[in-house]
Amino acid sequence: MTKGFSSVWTREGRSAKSTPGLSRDQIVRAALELLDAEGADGLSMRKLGAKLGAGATSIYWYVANKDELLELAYDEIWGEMVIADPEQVSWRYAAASFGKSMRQAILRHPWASRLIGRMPAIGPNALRATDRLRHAIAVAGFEGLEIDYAISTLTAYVFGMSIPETAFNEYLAKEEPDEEAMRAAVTQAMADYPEMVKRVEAYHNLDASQVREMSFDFGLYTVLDGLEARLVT
Amino acid sequence: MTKGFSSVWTREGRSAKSTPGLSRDQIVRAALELLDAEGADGLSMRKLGAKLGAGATSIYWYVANKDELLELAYDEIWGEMVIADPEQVSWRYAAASFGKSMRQAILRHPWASRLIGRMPAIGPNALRATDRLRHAIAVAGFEGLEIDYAISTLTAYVFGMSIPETAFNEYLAKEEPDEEAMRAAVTQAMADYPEMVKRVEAYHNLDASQVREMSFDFGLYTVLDGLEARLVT
DNA sequence: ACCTGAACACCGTTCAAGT
DNA sequence: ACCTGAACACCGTTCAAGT
Repeated sequence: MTKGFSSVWTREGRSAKSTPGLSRDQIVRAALELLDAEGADGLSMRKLGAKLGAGATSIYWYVANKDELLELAYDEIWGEMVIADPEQVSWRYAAASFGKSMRQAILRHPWASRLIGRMPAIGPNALRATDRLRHAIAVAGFEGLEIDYAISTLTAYVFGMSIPETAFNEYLAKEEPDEEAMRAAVTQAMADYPEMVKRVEAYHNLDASQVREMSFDFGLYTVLDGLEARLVT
Repeated sequence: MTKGFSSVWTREGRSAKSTPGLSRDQIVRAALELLDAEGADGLSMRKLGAKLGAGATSIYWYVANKDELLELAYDEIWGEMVIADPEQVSWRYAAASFGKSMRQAILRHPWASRLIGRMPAIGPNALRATDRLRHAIAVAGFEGLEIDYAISTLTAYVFGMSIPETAFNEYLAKEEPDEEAMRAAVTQAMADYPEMVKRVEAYHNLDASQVREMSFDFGLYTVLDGLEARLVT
């Protein structure tokens, strides 16, 4: 028993022009503010209504449900992902710039992590960004299904680094664990694995966010090298 | 204002032996059943209590909160991730086997996707699995911080493929969109990007899960090639 | 056309009270 | 030591009713 298909992007919007009361734009902007300020759990229809000086249920006039609202908010993040022009620079540089830009957009809006894959990314910003990456990959020389595979490989890597990173940042913000206590507990849990303890201790005096960036770059170039190897064959 | 550090794995368990009433094991097993059967949203303390023939709040005697319960459940998934012995096979084969095994474990337990990175993976199963991957990467020839970078690159790729995949599966299961309607809507949304439409149409007669597997393997070997390139340098 | 409040069916968690 | 029920402070969503 299917239900057709529905997405904000394929429904007729309510009166895009007239502005007697609220507007979809206004609602999305307010939702973004709430999400950026308080995280994914900070957005509730009641809070959003209050912020807009309206009843919680007024929002349902503009949006079918909370998921549609999140679809709209999610697409804004795609708007922040930029890519260098692959006609001007090497495809590697273009792809790398996109990867870094994706990561930054997600780190700026950690709440977006939870939405990745949860809804088809077919908003205008998502399509524009994806098409540009597709173009860069095509310029590189990939053809047919390998275009999609290459795109997936790159975006999966970026998502896979960024999603856990934001999740852990949220954990840190919420739980505020004592760093020393945490390290002690972790090394204790690793008592049976001395090599793992060494790994943890290697980071003792390093700046965490710098290490994450170095780690991200390492993997990014790894993926690009791997893609290049696929082109030669 | 930090709060020390707390995790199920570093707290004293409540009476691991005596079994007058419930037990932590029993609770975790029931939670896993609920999660596997109904997904991440299917687990509530009330439902879990009912399943165990107890009050919802009885669980709080064995577990500090729902997050601790999820930590316990999450570690079970790590127990399903296996790796070939890197002393017997090539490190590439070992790493590939781990990657495939990770993906399968996540696909079997889609609810685990949401937990990735949200809590330190320091349960016994997570540690054992991670240590084995670390060993394979060390056998390959990586040293120092690059061991961690290489591990992160591989796991990020697998997570980045699997998380959106499970999220989309959950979306499909919940919304049950009509396939034809969805494809029509998507291609319509892509009206301005003819090259993207071509990409979508390329999948018209292909088996979706087969394509996902091919795509996963493509990326996995891409990552492994990239890692190998890093070793030579 | 747009907005409202009440109501429904849920949540996680706390806590005093029971045995 | 273990379990309970009531209560608190929330959720998303529906819907009849208002203007």
